[in-house]
Amino acid sequence: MTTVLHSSVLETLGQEIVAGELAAGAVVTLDQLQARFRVSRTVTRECMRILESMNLVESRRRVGIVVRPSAEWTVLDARVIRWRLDGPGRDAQLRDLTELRIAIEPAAAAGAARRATAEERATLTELADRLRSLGEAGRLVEFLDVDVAFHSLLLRASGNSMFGALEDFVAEVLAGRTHHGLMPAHPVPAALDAHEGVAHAVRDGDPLAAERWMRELVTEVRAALVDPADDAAS
Amino acid sequence: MTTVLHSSVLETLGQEIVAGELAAGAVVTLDQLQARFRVSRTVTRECMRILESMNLVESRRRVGIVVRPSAEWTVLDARVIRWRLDGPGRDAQLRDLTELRIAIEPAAAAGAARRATAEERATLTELADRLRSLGEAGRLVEFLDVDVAFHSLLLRASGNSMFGALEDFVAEVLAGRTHHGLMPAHPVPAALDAHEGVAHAVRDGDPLAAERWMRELVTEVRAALVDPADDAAS
DNA sequence: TCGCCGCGAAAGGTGACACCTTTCAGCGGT
DNA sequence: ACCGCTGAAAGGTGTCACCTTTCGCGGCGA
Repeated sequence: MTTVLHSSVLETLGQEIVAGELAAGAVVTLDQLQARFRVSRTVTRECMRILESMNLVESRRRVGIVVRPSAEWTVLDARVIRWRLDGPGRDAQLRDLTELRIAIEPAAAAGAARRATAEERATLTELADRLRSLGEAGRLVEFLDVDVAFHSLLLRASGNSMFGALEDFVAEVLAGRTHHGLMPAHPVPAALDAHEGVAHAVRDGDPLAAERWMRELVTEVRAALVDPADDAAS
Repeated sequence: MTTVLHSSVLETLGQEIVAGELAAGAVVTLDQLQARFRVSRTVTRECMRILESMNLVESRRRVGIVVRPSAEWTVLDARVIRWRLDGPGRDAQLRDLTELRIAIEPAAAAGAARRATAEERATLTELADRLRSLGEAGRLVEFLDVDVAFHSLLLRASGNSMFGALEDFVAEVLAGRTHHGLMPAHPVPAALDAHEGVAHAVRDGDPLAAERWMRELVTEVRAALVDPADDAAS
């Protein structure tokens, strides 16, 4: 992961599977991988075990390692998300993540209003303030950083560990939005208001208001989510 | 996993970590584990790699395998959830899962209304019907099965792979509710209406109605979620 | 035609070994 | 008394050779 760990094999293989280059049902053997990556059997097996633990593959005796259909992947794994994100599935992944975010964040805001620590509440308000000045100044890069900090903190402060686990995914969505040029040059004032609304509601311990403000904030996003693939019926 | 795979080691170790018997910061070495479980180094290492891939532990040279603080666990992993569920963290886990469910399912319902296949829509309606008859007859065990089928199908039909991945977790919550005696002997009529409402809205391709009905259905649950730990401030 | 059977391919598992990093204790110098 | 260097030991990382177990498939017999 961080070190020069020979599990760059993992990375390569994971990407290939998620990208569909190794389609569902495809079979490889340890020997093949061993030869291909010039690593020992042990290393190969460790990689396969990890891939197996993500439900990307299934290893069967006498057969080899079989790629599983994408419906069975543990698609909430950070690495699977990353692989989908820099592959052909990028847009679909981003849409799925955005929908997830839209669903989660209001609930997280309510949770934070109930359960955040005093320090978290203070920091949240402070971040909302900085968001306003950066937004009005049009400093988008720094805006993104603070925005990520705001939403990450909110998720962690929600007191729900599973919301907290989504922190990185939300950061990914936010980064994806600005880097994809989906952000206006100046964040709309309504968004700044909404951030402040959330922060203040959390500060005041008002779950309903926090949830409502966050829903507000997030419907702006939903509007941008034009559902390109969904209009077939209409 | 399915076979007698010697990774019962994984199971044991995972449970111990999640239960806190091996607290954050605790260190074990491969040699110790090897001796304790009477398995080879290879097996031990594969287990640690998997645990590492769940962020439960971190392996450091010259130090050993270090248990990571719970804030860093990938708490959306099915196994971590299962381990939390049959350990001292059961209630907290169930609460977190329920909040997650409350947040997700309305969005999933809307997604299904937009993107479900014709067959899925039909099945959903059918399941809602069976739910009504089973519910009115007070046949709780079968009710649970169909209820799980209903919600699982809805999540899968949402067209969002990440919602689909939550299928098993929601099933866990539903099962937990009835097995914990949190269900009335007869499901309240409002719940049956709501299931039907969702099914029909999905059938009619009405995302807003589907979301609204599901929110209805799910607020009943929220009411039961008395937030025992949250009332410290009030 | 059908069912049983044995062959062998490939994963599962073991143990020994060399290597590299990291830590830490001890020692010397300032 | 404190700082920094050095070197040894501990323990994960990676490799290898080898055995065991499973089970798909092709062949053989009824």
